[in-house]
Amino acid sequence: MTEAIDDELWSAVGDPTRRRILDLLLAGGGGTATTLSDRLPVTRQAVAKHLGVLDRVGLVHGTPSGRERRYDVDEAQLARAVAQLTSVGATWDARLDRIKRISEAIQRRRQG
Amino acid sequence: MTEAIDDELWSAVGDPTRRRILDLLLAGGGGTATTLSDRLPVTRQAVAKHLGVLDRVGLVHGTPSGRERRYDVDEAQLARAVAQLTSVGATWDARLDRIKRISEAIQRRRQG
DNA sequence: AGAGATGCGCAACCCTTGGTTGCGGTACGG
DNA sequence: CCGTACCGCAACCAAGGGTTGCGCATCTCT
Repeated sequence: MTEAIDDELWSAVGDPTRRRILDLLLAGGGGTATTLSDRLPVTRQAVAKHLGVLDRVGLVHGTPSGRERRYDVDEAQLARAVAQLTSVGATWDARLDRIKRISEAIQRRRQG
Repeated sequence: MTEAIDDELWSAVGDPTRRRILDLLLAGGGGTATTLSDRLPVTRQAVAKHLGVLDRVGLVHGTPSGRERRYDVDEAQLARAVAQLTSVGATWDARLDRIKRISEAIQRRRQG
C-alpha cells in the first residue's frame, strides 16, 4: 500500500503551469503552443516544452497541420491521472482519520 | 474558479520524497532526520532539507530535544493540504465529465 | 572526568528542469 | 513572390533535490 503511483503521470500533473495548460486545452477544445502562450505568463517555447512532456506521458496528443501543431487532451489518460490524484488524497484522508482516532483514544485514557 | 490553491502547500506535498516522509511520520508517530533517512533512499541531509520546507509551510513541527530534533506532523495543516488535493481532483473530474457529455452529444448529433 | 560515538547544521558542489533569448526553417497569404 | 506567422533547435540561466565533507554539540561508557 505504498502509493503505487505512476510517478511520471503524477509529476506531469504536478507542475502548476502544466495544470493550467491542461485546463486551457480542456476549456478551449485544444490549442497550439502559440495560442496557449497568449493566455499564459510564459513564453511559447516554455509551453512547447510542457506540451512535449505532456505528450510523452500521453496526457495530450499533438497533430501537425500545416505550419501549426494542434494539441488535444487525451481524456482517458487524464481521467487516470485524476483518479490517482484523488486516490492519494483518499489514502491520506483515511490515514489521518485513523491517527486522529488513535490520539483521541489516548487522550481519553489519559484523562479518565 | 481558477484553482485558488495555496501553491506552497501543493508544491510541498508535490514532491514524492516529501510525501513518503509525511507517510513515515504519520505511521511512526514522528521521527528525526536520521531515523527517517534510515527508511528512505536518500541521505540524512536531503531529509533534513525536506523537513525544513515542510516545517516552513507548517505541515510538520520540529522540536529540539537534546542532540536530537524530533519532527511531528501537524494534522490540521495536512488535512487542509489533502482537502486541496482532493478538491483539485474533484474540479477536474467535473470538467472531464462536462467535456465527455458534450462530446457524446456531438457524436449523437453527427450520427443522427 | 575524558574519549569515542551519535546527531545535527552549514557549505560547497552536481544535475535536472522550468524558463528565457536567439536563431533558422517552413508553410500561408497578400 | 515576398513578407508574415508558426514552429523547432540550441545555448544559456536559476531554482531545487541530492550528495559529500566538514565542525560542533550532546550523549554514553568506562
